[in-house]
Amino acid sequence: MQDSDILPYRPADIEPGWQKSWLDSGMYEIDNDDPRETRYVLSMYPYPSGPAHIGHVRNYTFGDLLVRYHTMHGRGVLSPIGFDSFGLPAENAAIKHGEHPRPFTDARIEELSASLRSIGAVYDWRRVVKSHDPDYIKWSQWIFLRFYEAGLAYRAYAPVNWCPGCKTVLANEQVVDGLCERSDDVVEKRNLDQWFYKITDYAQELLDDLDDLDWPARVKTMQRNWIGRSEGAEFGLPVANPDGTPNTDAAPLQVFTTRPDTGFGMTFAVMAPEHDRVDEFTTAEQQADVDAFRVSVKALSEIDRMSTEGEITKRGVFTGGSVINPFTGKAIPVFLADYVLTTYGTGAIMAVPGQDQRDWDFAKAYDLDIVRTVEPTEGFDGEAFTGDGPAINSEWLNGLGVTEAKAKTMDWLVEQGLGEATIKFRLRDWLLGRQRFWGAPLPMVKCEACGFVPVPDDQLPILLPDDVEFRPSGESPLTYHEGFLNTTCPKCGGPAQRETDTMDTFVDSSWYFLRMADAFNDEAPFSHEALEKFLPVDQYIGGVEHAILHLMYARFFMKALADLEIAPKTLREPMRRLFTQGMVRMGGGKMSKSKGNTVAPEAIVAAHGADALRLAILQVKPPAEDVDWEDFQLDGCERFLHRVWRLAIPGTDLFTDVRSGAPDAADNDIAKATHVLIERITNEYERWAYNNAVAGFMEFTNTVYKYVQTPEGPHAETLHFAVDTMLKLMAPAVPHITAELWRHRHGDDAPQIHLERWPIADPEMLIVSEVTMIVQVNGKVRDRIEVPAEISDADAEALALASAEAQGYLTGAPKKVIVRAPKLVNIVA
RNA sequence: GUCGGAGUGGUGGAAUUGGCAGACACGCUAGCUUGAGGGGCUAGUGCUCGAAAGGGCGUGGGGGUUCAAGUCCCCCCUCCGACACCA
Repeated sequence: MQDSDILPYRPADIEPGWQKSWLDSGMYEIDNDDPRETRYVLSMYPYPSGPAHIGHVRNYTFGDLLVRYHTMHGRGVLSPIGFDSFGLPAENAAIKHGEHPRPFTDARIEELSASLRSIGAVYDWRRVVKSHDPDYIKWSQWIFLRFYEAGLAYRAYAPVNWCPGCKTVLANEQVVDGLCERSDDVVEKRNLDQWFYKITDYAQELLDDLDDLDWPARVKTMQRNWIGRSEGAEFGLPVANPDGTPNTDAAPLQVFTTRPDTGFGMTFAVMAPEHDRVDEFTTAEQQADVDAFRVSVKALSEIDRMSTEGEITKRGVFTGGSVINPFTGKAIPVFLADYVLTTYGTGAIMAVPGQDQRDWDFAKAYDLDIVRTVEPTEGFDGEAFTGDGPAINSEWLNGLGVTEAKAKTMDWLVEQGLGEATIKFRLRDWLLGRQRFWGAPLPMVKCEACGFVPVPDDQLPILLPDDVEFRPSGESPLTYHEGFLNTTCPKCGGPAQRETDTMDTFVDSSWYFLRMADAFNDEAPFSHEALEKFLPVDQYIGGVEHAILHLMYARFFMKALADLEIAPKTLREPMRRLFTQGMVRMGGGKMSKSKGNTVAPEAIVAAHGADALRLAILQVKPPAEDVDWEDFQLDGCERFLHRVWRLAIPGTDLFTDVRSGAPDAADNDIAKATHVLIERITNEYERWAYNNAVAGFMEFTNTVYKYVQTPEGPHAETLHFAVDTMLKLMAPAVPHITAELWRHRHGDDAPQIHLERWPIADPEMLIVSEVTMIVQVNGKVRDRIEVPAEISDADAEALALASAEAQGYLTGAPKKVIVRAPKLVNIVA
């Protein structure tokens, strides 16, 4: 191809200009009364940790491609961006430098915004939501107060992570391998008074509604497991006197089981060490042992628990007390064991060693009876048998399978007045208070006389003070800031103190996408109209690390807001479709700032251009998979863009050495290939097969290169249609080079390529008249024959049998011929 | 341990419905661009036997269903991820 002095492709010369024009023209801004059909495309708003790293870039490239793709379809795309700007790293930096987190955070947001713009990502920047914005804080607090009024926010005691060094509660994420992330102190469990959101009210709905979401199956599975619904029976074990007779004065010990059918095999009962009735069962002679055990469990740090990974040592102690197995009428001993948790079920279990491995291990360790109640399958050589089989040693259940036995037992428990069928969830209420500074203050006031009193709406927002001093200890400055702390009770007017807990940052991320739909509203967090127009999010994009917490909390918020009629009543799910992209690894490990193995996009953009980086991201792997930075093919992608440039830039021989007049057969093939490309790329984009789309561009480019080098030369209209169409199809992926080439090809006055309509393939041009038919003998390919696409089965068979190639492998008459015209004929010899 | 996902050339990957395995790219090899080049163009490139023509083998391993299996079924191995004593 000619190398005359055409305008060279220099990304650095063209990219900043286009980025500025997209920003200045407001072409990706959308108003709430926009008449177009809408799409809401959202990438999870990032934590602003400074300039973007390559993982961000991957995420935002996918989102940007979709925004541009839908825009070219004539849709009004809501493409907002925001920043999850509260949280620990900024606070830690503040403690370290003795500086307020706000300027630090604002600077990081500026850096991140600049990197997003430098890769050509387009947003409606007017709608930016920042968690630490006073306006956003106000509405987060306002929503908390509505939840509080509705009983969805409450205060209760809960075991929490306590760092003795920092004298503060830690979020689970702040506990790393049992140590405080900041001070490396061993974290303890403490029971403290805490704020909760009552997400468990929605456990069943959160589970049920998963069915209708267009989300990755694994995310749905993870959420189902996290919610952890189990059906079973809750019933009472009568307390036994020392002589084994029932003590009718004491309330029965409540237990929960999913296997009520195994009741006859219950040979002991186990309570959690923290169970509040432990003392009642403990006899004088066992008191010392029980106390010692409880102390040891309490002292059991996260570290000790981790160290038992793999083989679990069963630790427990006998209380001296006993209960009656209501099935057999016999007294059985009551133990404490650390494998029974207060936080699940009733905090006490009936132990059936024959049918539960943990109970089996415990029974072996403490030399307790084991009674099988389900006949193990033939040849079973394990210990506890958890499978199905006929009941044994179970009187009136004998012979029944597990399902029938469960049902019969359930009826019996109800009849006897012992208990009932129940459903338990693993899901816990959401502990939302954090003893940290850099978060939205909980809008509550503590009054000696009135208790906790909500801050009235007209006093919102409660903002963080500016004049704070960060002590190296890590305690929240709110706890010793007199100006913030002291206030008057909104109810009685007496002296009172503000709540110093701030909200978990997951509260901020639970509704930011709603605010983005109505970011300018100063009457309410959002209007029903705005949500009805834009919500649910049509495509949400983010990392799978948020599969459980963020996405569960956001779903809970949506349902609660709808029930409180803050949001439209029928809007019960926030994200219609979810895509979880894989992460970018480096040196086989996760890329993270703390490891120092991040790749800054700035250097890549400077060296290869934003388009080459975007193309490399799309090309390297299917978006859902993890990718190693080492596998990126930046050079190859950049080379390809140069190739496209040379093909499309005016001034080459291609613009002069072209044929006019009627197209010939070869030209028609190119025209057809162009229509096939439209069909292919549209399909690849729709199904997130961006790597295949890039392959499609490359194949087509190769085809066109061959075409222009034929002796006849290219046909003017055919060539220009092919190139223009490919540029349009590539525009969402590589927006700068396509915009620039379009401008050169169509002039400065023509609308830019991103305002062009998405091409539609002509069905006539997609019709294939001739195909290659495969002729197989015994499943092996022996010949290929060009045949008309509409060939009949009989003709295909005749052609295949006549094939000399195939005949060479046939000794006699074929046993069987399978015909799949026009693609394949298989002759079975 | 439980639940998910994955294993295809030297490398990243493709194969949407059971129907040509390896598209596209990286890398490598050769030729051309009368020279150099981290440039451009063209051709070749799964393994193996063979001088060639041509043959055989081939999608982690083993078995099965089928005219036909990367794709479906059973067993096993390895890697990755999530939850991890949830009664």
